Amino acid sequence: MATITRAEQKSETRRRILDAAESVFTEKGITATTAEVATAAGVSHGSVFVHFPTLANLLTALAVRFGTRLGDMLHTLSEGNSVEDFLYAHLSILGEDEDLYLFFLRNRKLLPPDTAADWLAMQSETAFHFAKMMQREIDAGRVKDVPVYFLFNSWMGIVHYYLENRDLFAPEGNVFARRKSELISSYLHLIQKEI
Amino acid sequence: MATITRAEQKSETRRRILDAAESVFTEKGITATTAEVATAAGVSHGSVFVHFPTLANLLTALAVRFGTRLGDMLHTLSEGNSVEDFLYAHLSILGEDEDLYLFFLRNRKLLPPDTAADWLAMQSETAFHFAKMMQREIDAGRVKDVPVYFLFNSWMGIVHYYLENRDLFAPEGNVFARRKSELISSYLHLIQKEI
Amino acid sequence: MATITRAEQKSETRRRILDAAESVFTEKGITATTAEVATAAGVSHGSVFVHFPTLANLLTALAVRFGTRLGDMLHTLSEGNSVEDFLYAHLSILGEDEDLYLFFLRNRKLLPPDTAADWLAMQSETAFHFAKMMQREIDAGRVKDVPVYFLFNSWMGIVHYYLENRDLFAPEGNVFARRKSELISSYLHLIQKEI
Amino acid sequence: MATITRAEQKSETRRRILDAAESVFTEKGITATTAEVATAAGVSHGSVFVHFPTLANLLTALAVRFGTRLGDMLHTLSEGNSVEDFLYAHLSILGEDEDLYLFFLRNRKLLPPDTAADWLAMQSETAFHFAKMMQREIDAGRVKDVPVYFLFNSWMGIVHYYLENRDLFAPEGNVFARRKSELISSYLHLIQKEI
DNA sequence: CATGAATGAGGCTTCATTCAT
DNA sequence: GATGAATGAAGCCTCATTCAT
Repeated sequence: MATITRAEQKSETRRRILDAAESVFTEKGITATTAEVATAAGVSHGSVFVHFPTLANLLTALAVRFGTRLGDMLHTLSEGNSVEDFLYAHLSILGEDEDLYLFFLRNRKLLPPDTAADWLAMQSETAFHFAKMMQREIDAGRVKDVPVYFLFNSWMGIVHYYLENRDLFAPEGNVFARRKSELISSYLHLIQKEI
Repeated sequence: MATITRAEQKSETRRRILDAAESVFTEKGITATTAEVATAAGVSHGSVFVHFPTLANLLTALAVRFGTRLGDMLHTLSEGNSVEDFLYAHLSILGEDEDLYLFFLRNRKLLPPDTAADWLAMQSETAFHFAKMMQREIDAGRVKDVPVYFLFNSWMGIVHYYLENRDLFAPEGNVFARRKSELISSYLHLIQKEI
Repeated sequence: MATITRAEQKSETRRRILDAAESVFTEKGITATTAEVATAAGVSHGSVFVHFPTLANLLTALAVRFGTRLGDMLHTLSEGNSVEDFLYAHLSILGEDEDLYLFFLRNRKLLPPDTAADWLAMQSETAFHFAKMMQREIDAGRVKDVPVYFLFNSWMGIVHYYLENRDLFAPEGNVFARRKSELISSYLHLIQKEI
Repeated sequence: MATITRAEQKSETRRRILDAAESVFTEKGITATTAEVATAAGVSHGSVFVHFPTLANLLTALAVRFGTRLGDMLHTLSEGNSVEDFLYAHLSILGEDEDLYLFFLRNRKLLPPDTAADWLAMQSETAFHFAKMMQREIDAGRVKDVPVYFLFNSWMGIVHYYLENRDLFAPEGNVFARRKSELISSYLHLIQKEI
């Protein structure tokens, strides 16, 4: 019947700790403690270290899990879409985990180098699709002939800027939900060729 | 006449501490300790707290001083210049204190709210000149008719993006020195109307 | 007939744990952990506590088993032999388990009092044979007329001294193998009467 | 007047911590904690780390201080004396700090290598005087012609053996006070030539 | 005002031990 | 009996802050 194996139990606990870490670090920032994570997860302090031998290890695991989740979602971004659809989809994805995304944006320097590399690799795929799509638009004469990598960097820069300053742009906390269309249409206006 | 008044003595010490804090926090990041600041300043650990009752207070003072310095420099930015000159001057200014600017960019959340407000106010002036200049360009039909605040946000976003990822764009550490012209010309290309 | 009874199974596991404990404690010293013992034994961490409710209990069991093994070997020491043969045999026996012997020599204070008593009792038998043999030599005028218990204590002291300082006397780790003859002949020279 | 400078104050505290460490480690053995030391010293837990950044560091400092103290005393041992006087003086010295000596005897493996080397160096001087004195006795035909280093090792071995087993030889805790003469006379009897 | 020794709350981590499966 | 995830007490160490000199 609904028997739960020990292995399931274990990964369930691991998941709870990661979930707790996610919400605690998201809320309190990098100064959150392992004890707070334990409490939020409803497990003993020691349990945290059974699953993650080190705070750095926990953060890394969190980054990896989030990176995978985000990567999977970003995977669905295809160069086939229109620019608008692409950007819209991109922001929708980031918007799903806005808080966590911001956390890692701010604390990326704390991650071990190899995790940072994973992070980058993930970013790269988005960049790849973005570039392909944009190149097509440029070739079609719909977008200005600016290096595509610069188009990508601009987009990311703008997106991050709005995120970092979300308290200005969306005091209630969810920038993208609020500013998505505006952000996209302004950006489009910027990059598109005039007729 | 070479007498040094007590008040001078005091403000001299205060300055040394701030200078030390600047270099220490810049080098070691937010994990630097007050003891390290004291050592770097060549004063006792206690002296730090004579002048700045609290770490937060020290950081705030540092932010304020830096903000003022930056503000003064930014003050010279005038809407009278060409866009290119303006942007060039802007990056030159930021480039002077690239490390410290990045430090506050990354750790702004640690500052007390009112300092954050100062920070913003300072930013505003730049924004004001930027907007005025850009509006002129728009009116003259040289720049696209995008809301000027979005032009400003884009510019800042791009600039910050290059800063945050300086290890990618300029491994040796000084992004603006290396990428200034490229960044500006690409940005210009983006915002300018085609002829 | 190859059936293994539950009792056999149990004692087999117990033996494996003790074996593992022996090698782990011998190698890593008293700071070795129960988890390491479990791993070395190829059993679960919990199993260790099924057989030995307490770390102290495990150490005691180890001491008892080693004591018995050593005792059995020492048992073969007979007062019938020549002094030289006796001492040679003694060192050969200790040399068999030099590492473990040293471990208990160093950590005897951690053992519960009653185990220490066992330890002593075991020692006693050697002392008994030693004394008997030595008395015979004294009576025969071949050995100095020193209290036999002092002769025993001297011998043990010297032996332990070489063991404790084996890194000086035999950097490769096996003192007795290297210094046995020298140690014995010097000691003999010391206690024997001149002709 | 009786003004106490800050430097004096500091070294006074350092001394109190070392004194406390001495008594605490002596009493409770190596399992004593830094917190216990702090309490015994009447200072805060943090203070211990102001003076000794690390537990290992504290133990080392303790070893060094004790080594110096012991070394200074052993320094007074001169090869000019009679064997009996020499050994008597030696045991008197060890007897002064019997507990601490035993602590380091048992836990020497915990000391960093260079401290262990100091320890050895100190021992060496005693060995030197011992050897010189003994050689004279051998040359004079009063002591058996055994290698002097073996005579030294025997003596140390015996002394340490009595120390390690002091609960057997002197249940009240002070072996040397109780057994000094007996130990010396037996040892002398052992090494001396019969007439 | 400057000093720097002292404080103590709080963080991360370890590990013997327990207990439900 | 065997398992191994979970526990939680306890240890070492850090560091902003205080205060007597």
